[in-house]
Amino acid sequence: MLMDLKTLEAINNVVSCQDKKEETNIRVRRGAWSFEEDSILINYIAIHGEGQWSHLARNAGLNRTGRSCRMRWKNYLQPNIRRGNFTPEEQVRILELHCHYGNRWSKIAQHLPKRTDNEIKNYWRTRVRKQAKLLKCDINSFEFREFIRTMWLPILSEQIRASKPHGDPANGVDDTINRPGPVNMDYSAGWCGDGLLEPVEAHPVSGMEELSKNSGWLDDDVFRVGYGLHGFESPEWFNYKELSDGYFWLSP
DNA sequence: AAGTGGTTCAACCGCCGACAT
DNA sequence: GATGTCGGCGGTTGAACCACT
Repeated sequence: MLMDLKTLEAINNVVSCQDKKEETNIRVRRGAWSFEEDSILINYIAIHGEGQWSHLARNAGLNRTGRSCRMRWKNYLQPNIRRGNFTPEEQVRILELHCHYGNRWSKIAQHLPKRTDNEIKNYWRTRVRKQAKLLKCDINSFEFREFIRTMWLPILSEQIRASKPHGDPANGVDDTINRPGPVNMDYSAGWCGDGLLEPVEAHPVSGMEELSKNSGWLDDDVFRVGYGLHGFESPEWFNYKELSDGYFWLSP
C-alpha cells in the first residue's frame, strides 16, 4: 500500500521548469527507474543510438523526461561504466585533477575513463569532505590542501606501489607522486575558490626526508609531517593519526 | 529488537550556453 | 537580434542502508 502511494506520488509529481516544456499531455514519471524502464531504454538506444533525448523519451514510450533518460543512461546504464570503489590510482587522479580543475567534475571525469562525473562528485562530497571534517578544517582550506599534498597522496602512492611488482613500468603513475614524501602539486589553476592561495612551489622541509626514512612514516600509528612553502619562514608541524578505515584524524 | 543519527549515491533541479528558427 | 529548445553541468535532495545505542 505504501509502495503504491509512493509510486502514485512519483508519477503525479510536479516536474521542473524545463521538464514542463517537455511534458505534453502525459504525466511524467519520476524517481527510481524500474527494471522494465531500463530495458526499454537500453533496447531503444541499441537500435537507434543515443542523443535527441526528448524524442527518445517519447518514441521509446518512456514516461520520462529526456533529461531523466539521458542521466540514467550516462550515469548508470552505459555499458562501459565502471562501478564500485575507487582504486588508489583513481583516488590519486581525482585529488590531482581536482587541484587542477576544481569542481569541474565533467572535466575530471574526462581523465578517468569509465567513471562518471556524478560518481566522482559523490566521491569528493562524501569521502573527501568526511576527511576534511575529521581534521576539523574546511575542504577548501589551505591546511586541507596541504594535508592532501603531504599526507594523502603519498599514502595512496605507497598503496599503489605496494600493489604492483617492483620496477613495473606499467603502473602508469607519475613518478612525482609515486614516492613517499611531500608531493609537488600545481595549485596555480585555482583549486581554491576563495582566492587565498597564490601559485606557489612546494618544497620539502630540510631534514624531512630523513625524518620520513627514520620514522618509516608510521610511528605508533602517529604521523609527524613537516612541510615548508616557498616564501614561508618556518615550517608548520601537524600530528595525524591514521584510522583503521584509511581516514586521518588530527591529534590534539 | 527498536530507535536514532550518519553516510552513501541515484536522481532531481536550476542554470547556462549552443544551436535552430 | 529575439525567442525557443535542447543538452550539459554542478549543486542539492532524499531514500536506502549502516552503525551505534
